[in-house]
Amino acid sequence: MRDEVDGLVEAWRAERPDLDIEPLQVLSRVSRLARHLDRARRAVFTEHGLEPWEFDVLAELRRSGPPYEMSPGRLLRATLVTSGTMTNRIDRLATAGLVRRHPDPADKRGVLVRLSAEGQERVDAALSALIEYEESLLGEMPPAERERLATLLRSLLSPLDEPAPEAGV
Amino acid sequence: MRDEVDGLVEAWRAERPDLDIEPLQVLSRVSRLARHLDRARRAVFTEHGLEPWEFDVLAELRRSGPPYEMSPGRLLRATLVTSGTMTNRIDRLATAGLVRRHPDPADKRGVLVRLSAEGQERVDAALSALIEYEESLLGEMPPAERERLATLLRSLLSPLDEPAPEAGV
DNA sequence: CCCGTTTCTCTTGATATCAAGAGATATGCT
DNA sequence: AGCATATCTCTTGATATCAAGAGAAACGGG
Repeated sequence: MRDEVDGLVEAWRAERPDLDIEPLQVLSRVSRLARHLDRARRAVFTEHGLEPWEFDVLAELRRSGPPYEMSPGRLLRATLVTSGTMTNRIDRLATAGLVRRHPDPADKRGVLVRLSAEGQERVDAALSALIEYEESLLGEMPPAERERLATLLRSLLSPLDEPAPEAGV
Repeated sequence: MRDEVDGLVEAWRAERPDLDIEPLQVLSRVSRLARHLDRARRAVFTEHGLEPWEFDVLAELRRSGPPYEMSPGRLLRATLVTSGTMTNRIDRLATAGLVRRHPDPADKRGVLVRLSAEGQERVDAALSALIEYEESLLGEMPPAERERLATLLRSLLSPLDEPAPEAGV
């Protein structure tokens, strides 16, 4: 078994024999796998009429539970985009009929963004398709190895969990 | 030990009990870890006066070995950007004195992009710093576990290695 | 040898993002 | 109470990217 990174590591070893590039064996694979996943997710979402950024926002609302309603501020912190970007995203999602803006009764500066019935259907269908795809990608890997992999990745990820707010997918 | 994804999985389980979202345990961690890595790499490169995209291009040239020279076409396939983007990148790298364009003696349509001495110094320093950071990130993990992790990731990555051309970082 | 096709780089136009800031309301300290 | 500061959303201007295509040179079959 051989992948992109084996070639990468070989080339660096030849050109930079002074450096021990062994960390790339793990971390370069993480980055490259993530790039492939991004492309695949885009393809899956496209089949369900959603852009990745649309899924991100709708999934955040869906995951928050009834009444599927959050402020733009919370949404932008959860999805790690700027306020200008979130305004633009909500505009387009509202135009598409997937969310609706309501004034916030508790804060006259603010609005609340609520998932529409169609928005919920779309994000539910897209998530199901995503999980199906991801399951097929892991298909060959036995449960014990999946758990080992998840555990090892968690040990790398958890120290990076800063005072950051929320989640994404 | 607990990370972002544990919370994510919990929330989905509550809202979508019909779905088995177990694949997220692995693949969501891959994506989120990659996002953290991107941010950290950006910080490391900034200390060495490089943007991530600058490092991508310069590293590609550096890794190709002497005379550190490639066509724009090969570079754009290697870094997975469009030709317009690569033209723009080479323009800016040339203005910064990190690469130089030369006519290709073997093909009058083409040019060759060559790493300058300063370009090489910069990319070498940035790579050293990157590896140092990545080593610190893996710091706690014993070599045997690193290898297990690399092996598991390779088994996911290698089927995705399509008839794609080259490499990146 | 010639002409259609491919390959190569660069240009153009559209778009999503970010950084910075504006305007309105809420909050808290004295 | 009152005033300064913080918070919230949206606007503006700049930028990097992509998709599509133009122009020039190379290639290859008849």
